[in-house]
Amino acid sequence: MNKKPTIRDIAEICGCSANTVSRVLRGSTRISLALREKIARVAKEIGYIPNSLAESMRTGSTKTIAVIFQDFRNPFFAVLARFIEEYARSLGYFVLFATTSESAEQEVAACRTVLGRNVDGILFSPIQRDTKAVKLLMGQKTPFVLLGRRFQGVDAYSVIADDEQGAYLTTRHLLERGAREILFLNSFSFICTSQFREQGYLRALKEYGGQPHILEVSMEYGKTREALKRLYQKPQPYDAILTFCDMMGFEAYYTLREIGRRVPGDILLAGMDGMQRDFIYPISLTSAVIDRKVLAEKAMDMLLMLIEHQRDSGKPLPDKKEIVIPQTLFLGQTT
Amino acid sequence: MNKKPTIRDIAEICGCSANTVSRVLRGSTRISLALREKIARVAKEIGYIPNSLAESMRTGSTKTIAVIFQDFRNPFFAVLARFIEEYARSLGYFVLFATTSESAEQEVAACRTVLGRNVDGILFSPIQRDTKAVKLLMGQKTPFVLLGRRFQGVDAYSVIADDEQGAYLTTRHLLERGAREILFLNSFSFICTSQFREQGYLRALKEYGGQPHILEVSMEYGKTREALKRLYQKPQPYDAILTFCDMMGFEAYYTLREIGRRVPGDILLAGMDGMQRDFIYPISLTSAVIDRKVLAEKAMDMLLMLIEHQRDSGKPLPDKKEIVIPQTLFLGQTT
DNA sequence: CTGTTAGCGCTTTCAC
DNA sequence: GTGAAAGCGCTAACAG
Repeated sequence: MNKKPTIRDIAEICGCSANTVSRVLRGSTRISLALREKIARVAKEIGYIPNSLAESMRTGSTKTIAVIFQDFRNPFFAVLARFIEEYARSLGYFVLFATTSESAEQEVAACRTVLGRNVDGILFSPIQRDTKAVKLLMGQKTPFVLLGRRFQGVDAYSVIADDEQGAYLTTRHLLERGAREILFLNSFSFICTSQFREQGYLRALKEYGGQPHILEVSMEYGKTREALKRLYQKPQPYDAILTFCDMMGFEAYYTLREIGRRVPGDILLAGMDGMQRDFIYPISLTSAVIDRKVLAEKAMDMLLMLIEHQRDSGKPLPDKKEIVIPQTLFLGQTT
Repeated sequence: MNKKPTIRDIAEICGCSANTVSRVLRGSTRISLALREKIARVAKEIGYIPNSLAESMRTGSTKTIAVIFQDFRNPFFAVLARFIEEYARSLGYFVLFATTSESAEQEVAACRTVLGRNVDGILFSPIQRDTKAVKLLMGQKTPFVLLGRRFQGVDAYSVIADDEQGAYLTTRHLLERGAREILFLNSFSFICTSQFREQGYLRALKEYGGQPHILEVSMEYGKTREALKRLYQKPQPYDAILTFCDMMGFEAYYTLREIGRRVPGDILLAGMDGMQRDFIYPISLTSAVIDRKVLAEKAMDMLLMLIEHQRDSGKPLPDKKEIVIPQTLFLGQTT
């Protein structure tokens, strides 16, 4: 079994040193034209592909960033992944994705794995069950930016959406549509996003004088449906439901119809994230839109500044430690 | 700026050789207990993380596979990504995802990138606009398996879903529900999946004596809606629509309601892929279900056999070059 | 039980 | 213009 061709193989064929081949392949013009052409030709002929492992070992840079989040199945992150990948690629970076499957151990494992691969930087959306993983990252020299999350008392760079505002906007909209008893199906309160969204929900209620009704539900497949079905075994006073995210909103829509409620006839429904921006679903859900492209690119830009600063401390650091991206209200068919 | 700790640093602190550290870290028991414990403790203390680049350089194995497909935004692939990642991780492999954004050049670039990173194997879902990328892979020693696709006349390993059967089942179901003029919104015919689905659609029509109506539409955001809106500027005879995939089906549902058609009252609708298996969407769409977990694991198993065979030619090759996974009919609310 | 040596494929440095 | 030598961090092979 013959091995993959290396620069040495090219050098041998061309009768020059490996060094010269390396130079030519990296575009040096200080080599005689004849040799340059010969090397380029031979490289193509034998199907040479540079070994980036070896490259990285020597240069120290992998031109790779890692993105760590929970699950590809969450379309919010799937879309984010796409935009990050696209933007990173346009900047010459390759992206490693590692997922945590909602497990705190797996989260630490994912961080260690990508650190061991010497990525130049990390975009990290933590589960926030604990701070082990982020503490681990703080103890390393690899720059990282928190993606859509932040920790109280942890001094890390982050890019987040204005979740308080998003929830405020959707809740206010429901109130303006006449709802008075709004059930908020939130995610777990250890996630900062849930906390902020709850604050926005409460702020709107306060302004309009409504009572809060909050139920914490997992984002996993079927959990929103289960919760709603259980809840509606008894009569409920709600005239609107707000969900932590659109995927939960879709489950709520499905379940409400299942139990004979018309949306928006009998009950109003709004979600958050604004997935409608990237997909056309069977019905359009009123929602607070987060521009995932902006989120992806701001996070990547911030990370790049950190990477460049680290390589050359003359380069500037980001002027803010936290970037907050505003959300906008999308009016769908469910209100 | 102090660098990342290496085994040498540990060796120095412990007063032994780097080699000994390496042995201990890999679990050798032939080292004195005292030293083993000291090394383990020091490694933890200084936050040592093994450099897998260096490891791979030496051993030749990266314990990494690459998955190449078009776009994370396609939930079919997002779910597949999740299952592949989960399964690969359980087998000790890390997964590199590279996406092609529907571009033939980007496809070749993605293959070269992952090859340069010396992945042990590749799962590849080609765009099928051309065969450049697959030809590139055939010319390398890195084993690969085609994921959900196959090429006529290309002798590669592949795991695919039984798309002919899926389309047959959904079409037959529409016919049994009384539909006679079924519009098939297919994807582009250069994709083998489209060809097979078209064959299944035609087979069912033949059995029941219906006329084919096929329109090729891009899977991209909004394209199905555009196509349907354009089509329905004039009256149309269709009493059912079948779409290449569920995401197109959702767009169709949304658009049909937009133009005042009730589903299933005025017109029946079915998709393919069975995304309902992994998500609860606002309405459930009749569809042909592909078990993405099975697809992921069969493909990974096949790839592993190829990887092991390559490392040790005593190990067996897969007995079939192509694995076909059956599809099942899911009855939703749209028929 | 432990150390020494060599080398994976590449780039950097210094030399001519 | 080009080459030789060294070394990135690790592990395999051979010593002892």
